[in-house]
Amino acid sequence: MVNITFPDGIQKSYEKPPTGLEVAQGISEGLARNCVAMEVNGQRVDLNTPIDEDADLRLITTRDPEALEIMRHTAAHVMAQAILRLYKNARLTIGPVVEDGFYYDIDMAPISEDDFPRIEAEMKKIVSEKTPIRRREVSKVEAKQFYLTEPYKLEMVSDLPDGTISFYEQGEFTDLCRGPHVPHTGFVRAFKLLKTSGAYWRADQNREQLQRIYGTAFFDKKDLKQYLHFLEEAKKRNHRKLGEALDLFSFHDEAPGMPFFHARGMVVWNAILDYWREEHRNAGYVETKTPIILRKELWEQSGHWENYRENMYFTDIDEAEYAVKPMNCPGGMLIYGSTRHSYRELPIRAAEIGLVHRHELSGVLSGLFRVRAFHQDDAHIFMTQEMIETEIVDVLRLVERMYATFGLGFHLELSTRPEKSIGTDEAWEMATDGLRAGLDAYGMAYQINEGDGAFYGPKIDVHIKDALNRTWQCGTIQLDMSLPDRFDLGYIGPDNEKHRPVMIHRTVLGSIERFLGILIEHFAGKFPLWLAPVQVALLPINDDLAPYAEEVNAKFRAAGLRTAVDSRTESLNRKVREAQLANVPLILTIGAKEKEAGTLAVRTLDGKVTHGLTREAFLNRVFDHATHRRLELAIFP
RNA sequence: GCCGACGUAGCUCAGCCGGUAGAGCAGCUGAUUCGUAAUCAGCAGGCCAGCGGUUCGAAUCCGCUCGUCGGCUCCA
Repeated sequence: MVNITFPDGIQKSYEKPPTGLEVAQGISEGLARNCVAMEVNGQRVDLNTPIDEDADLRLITTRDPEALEIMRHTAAHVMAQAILRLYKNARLTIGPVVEDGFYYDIDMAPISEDDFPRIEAEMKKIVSEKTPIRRREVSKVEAKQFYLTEPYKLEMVSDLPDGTISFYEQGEFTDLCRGPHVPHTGFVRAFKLLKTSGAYWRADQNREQLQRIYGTAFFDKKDLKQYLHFLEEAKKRNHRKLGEALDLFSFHDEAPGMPFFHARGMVVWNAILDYWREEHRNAGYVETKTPIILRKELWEQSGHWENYRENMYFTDIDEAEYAVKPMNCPGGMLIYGSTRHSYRELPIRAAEIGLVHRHELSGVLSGLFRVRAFHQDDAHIFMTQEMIETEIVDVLRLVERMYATFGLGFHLELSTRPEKSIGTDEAWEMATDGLRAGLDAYGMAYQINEGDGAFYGPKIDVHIKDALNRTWQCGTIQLDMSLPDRFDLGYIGPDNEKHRPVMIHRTVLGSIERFLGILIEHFAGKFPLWLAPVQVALLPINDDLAPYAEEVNAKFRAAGLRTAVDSRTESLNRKVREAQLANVPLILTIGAKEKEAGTLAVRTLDGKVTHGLTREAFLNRVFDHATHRRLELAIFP
């Protein structure tokens, strides 16, 4: 007799231990058809596992979010099976589920996307066979025996704890796997292979280069179609394309990974920084600036020579060695150390929009997202131990306020001590506790990344999610326990003794370049009024009206708007089209009517046209919208 | 750096198995003077990323270099 309790509290008794499938069938055929796995007493297991004792049971159907994960793992197996059929010498390694699908790392000859149709066809065959999937449990010794000729799997088995090891079988295919899996391969209804790349075994550059093949799978063909459509849409937002089309910036072979900002790009840049300065002034920051090239000895003193050398650029000047700064901190230390400080001055919040250069590997460069030269909106906060918590909360509030202005969401992560690091265990513990206290006081849930901290201290990372659903680390708050010591920084306390200040190192936007790239994709190139390179386009309807348009333009310009007159002898339709494609938020058509009545006709980027506005009403509305940094494209509701 | 794909006019792209380059848009010139997403016509524009090789002949085939893009974090 087995008693089963369902999530809604209802209980059912069974004569002999039923499998999940039998339980589902007892409820309805439709339910049984859509069940992929189940949770028995909180444990996820296969549907065909017999439930041999009283248990809480939750059936997982294709409608549950975790069902997708389970099925995608099966999809990875189906792909692996197809590849083994087609490529005799392929050796499997790992094949996990990732955010939008799955991948499998396989040791095989390099393949390209041209090979996908063949593999997909074979996968389709396997899916249509609806091969049952069975779990088999063996001892570690047996597992090793089984994998005698599979070096990767053997290595994986060896790393597993002693005890039972599970295999999953579907037809001729067997794979080492924790499971659970869907009942048969037919559940992998809609799938597509997406891309291929190289990957190292165990992510180690010194080990074998494997082929990683990415794919995705859904229960419904419609969902797959929708996802592929999303990828297309995301592609259209690509900031490299938009940046070039909107004449914001460019890249040149003469300086790989180092962006050139055009006049329009600089307008957006400056609008961002105007806002940044306003917020930082209000938050009690001062602004500083340090040199870009500094002597090598400084970097030895700071620890960068030892820990960051491979990412730095060097140069010789007058027989002395210099380094191009990859970070602003050492320069900031010199400023702090150049005068005496009293405890009464603390905290000192010294910001710097610092231009740094980092030698990133050529293969990782990616538009504005990953560059070799960029500006950090850096700041160093010097304070006493007691101030840590409130200062961190203040930085987090500043981050929240600024991201909200751009309409961006974020999440927080705490990174702890990495292997390659400097400082004592006690110092690391103290610093990590300090960050944790700040995070707890701020009150937002956060994730912990063990071993992901900077070499000089633990950090809080702020991650933005972009239009492609990728998360980007933008803001960061790092407690630095090393530099104040290395530079022997001090302040005079109330006891008239010298004390060591605590320092945090923080950014809000992170890299201005990357942040701008994220904004371009976020807004799909349609910047809100306050950021737009050109805010107002004036389009005289014919040549006779051009002087009047210039007159209006002069007034707007004097009022502080960024304007452009299009007085070419072109059709109005063309001018409107071009202004619209250039994403100008306010398109004014100037005709005889406007001239006579002294009014304006405005087209906004939502496609709406408002006629008969007085100049005053227009300017009031526009300035209100811009000074409050509103994000809506519909400016005249 | 490593794996794969790619590099043809300012942009988007065509150019099959090698016979010395083509379209649209943009640009320039002229005509058109126009009410909310492309007026018409003409002209001009290229060392086919660079270097080397194969060949009677290379944008096309091969090699190297440079650059761009997708990955190289997700651990049965």
